[in-house]
Amino acid sequence: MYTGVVDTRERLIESTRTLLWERGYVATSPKLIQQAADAGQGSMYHHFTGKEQLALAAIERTAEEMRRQIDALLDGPGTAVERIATYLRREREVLKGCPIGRLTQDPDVMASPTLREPVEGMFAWLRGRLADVVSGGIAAGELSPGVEPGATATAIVAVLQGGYVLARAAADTAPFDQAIEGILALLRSQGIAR
Amino acid sequence: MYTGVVDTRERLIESTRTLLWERGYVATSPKLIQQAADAGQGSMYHHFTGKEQLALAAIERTAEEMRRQIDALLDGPGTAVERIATYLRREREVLKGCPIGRLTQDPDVMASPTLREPVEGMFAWLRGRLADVVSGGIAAGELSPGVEPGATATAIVAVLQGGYVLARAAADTAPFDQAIEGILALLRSQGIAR
DNA sequence: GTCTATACAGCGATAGAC
DNA sequence: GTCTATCGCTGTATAGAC
Repeated sequence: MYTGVVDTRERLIESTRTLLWERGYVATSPKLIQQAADAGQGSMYHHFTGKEQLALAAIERTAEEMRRQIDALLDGPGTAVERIATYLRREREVLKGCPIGRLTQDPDVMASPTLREPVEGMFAWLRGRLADVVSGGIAAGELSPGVEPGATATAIVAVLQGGYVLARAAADTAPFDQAIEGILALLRSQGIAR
Repeated sequence: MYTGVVDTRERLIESTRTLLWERGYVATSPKLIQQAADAGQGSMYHHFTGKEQLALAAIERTAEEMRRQIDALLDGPGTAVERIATYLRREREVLKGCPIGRLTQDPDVMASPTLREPVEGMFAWLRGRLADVVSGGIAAGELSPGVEPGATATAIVAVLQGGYVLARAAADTAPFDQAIEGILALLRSQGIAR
């Protein structure tokens, strides 16, 4: 249950964020949200038109927060590969999975253009962001010009998302760490000795 | 709806396989299964104790089938990297996602040790199977001895699973293909010229 | 083996009082 | 803004006839 000292509308959004992360959209009922937010039926339907609109607010906030965190890490110091490594290795609640990525497996989210839009936007942004870092690494002479920025960036994001899948399947964070180290080793071998 | 000419029990399992793939476990109701299998309530509860046992039969069959297909591809001709490329590039219903991998995002599947077991087993098997192929490639002098088989194999499986996530997010198979080509390019650069 | 009837809880939303 | 009452529908399963 969300216990921050904030107003009801805020508690509803934060509780929904948590529940979407833990259970996804189909498996999260308005009742569950209300209990977690310590709000009544009336409150929820006063502040939002329904489950979908509330979920949209929650998803958009999660996406915004994630963008800020990723920007901070990728804008940090170090070479391109070092910054990518920092991003991939940052602390995560691995067994809970990615709060945005998991929504791609939810039938009701995928069926709703409204809810799918922020999910699509988040990954399009992330792939582009990482492709720019890879391009920068090539321009700086850190990475071989033979490296294709777009494909490499997409593979990196995929390893991350797939790492969550493997960790959850194993109920163990080890496969996630192993996948990350696997792609980083491959990336490092693309470096140009200087 | 499943329309093969087989008995009711069989139709129930096949319909469940399809629905689990398309909607996952929580979002698949007994009613939906019965309609797809063209079977009544009574039939379903005669052949199976309930939704969970039926899902288990469906998941186990999907996993077995997948193992057979993967074995056939990885046992084929070509170098280690070529066989991995063949496996990664085989035709897939990319936008539907992985029928096993998607279950890791289902709260009820993860909460049930019974249902989680075949999912865990499938990925443990696959990671080991690919690690063996990588090891073979090193032993054959095709890949650099610096390549770590376990981490590399796990990264490959992760790219696949993450590729599905990105494709579904984009409602487009392009990110899947891009991720695959990205990791293959990195893998190929690990080759030892002969 | 398959059918219909029934059960009871939960879902997602609305109504109207306070 | 929040509460309680109510609604029609679905989820999952059981009972008992055929």
